[in-house]
Amino acid sequence: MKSDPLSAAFAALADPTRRAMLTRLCEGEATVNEIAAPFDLSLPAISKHLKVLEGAGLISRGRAAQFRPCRLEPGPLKDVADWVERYRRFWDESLDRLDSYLKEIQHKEKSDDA
Amino acid sequence: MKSDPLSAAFAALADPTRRAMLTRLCEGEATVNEIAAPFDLSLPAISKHLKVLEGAGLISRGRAAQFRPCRLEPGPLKDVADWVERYRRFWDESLDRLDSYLKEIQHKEKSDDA
DNA sequence: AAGTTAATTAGCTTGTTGGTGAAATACAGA
DNA sequence: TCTGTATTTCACCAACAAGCTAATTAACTT
Repeated sequence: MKSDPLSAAFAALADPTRRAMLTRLCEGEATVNEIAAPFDLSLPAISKHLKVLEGAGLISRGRAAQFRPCRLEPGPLKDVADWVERYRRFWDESLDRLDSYLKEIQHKEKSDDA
Repeated sequence: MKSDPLSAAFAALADPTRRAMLTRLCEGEATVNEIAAPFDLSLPAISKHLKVLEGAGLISRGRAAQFRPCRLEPGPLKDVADWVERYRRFWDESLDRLDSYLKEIQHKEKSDDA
């Protein structure tokens, strides 16, 4: 794992299990067992995934009785969004090009039909 | 490496060298040697990084004489942006409010304990 | 044809990731 | 205090990532 925070965030998000965990945490805090429920994984595996998410700052954990409720921490997600956002113009441009390409194709097809 | 495209994109971005390569490619197409220049890495290492980026669909490569120019392919970046965007509400308008709300809750819970 | 430049592949090492089951820890409740 | 529940830590393993050097392929130049 790279040591810089942005790399850690990307690395943590590069796993569908962990992304699903974050999605679950959108609904609110959850215990480890609640988080584990949808997955066909051992509890230690879940625990490790949570540790990765925690290490990336994507979740934080409280302590309530024997439970260790996790909650979403959006900070690193914002950093990721900010990084990716710098490339927006590239996909906007591509979509524009695709759009005009499709329009051109349609136009040609209409001409062919006629 | 995970097989799903989104995981591949996140994994590819989880490395500062590769992110810097993409940043460089914002300026336009570049050859492998041009891309390699700023880094203190062997050419095979650079080649591997490019292969990861290509595998994630983040770049594509042409062929011109003995050069293999790389160019940015923004599609997966848009997918990443779309995924992250779903979490915007967590940091955007209400980050401060959410934070103080959670702190307040915790405070109440502590008071209840006492 | 021979040499030069661009880039990749091959083979290796090292460290990390993601998983397991078994044991350990922490707390709640009877 | 004993028992059950929640969660983590402890080995351990297989697969993979990232780096290197040396060798190879591909195409231009002389």
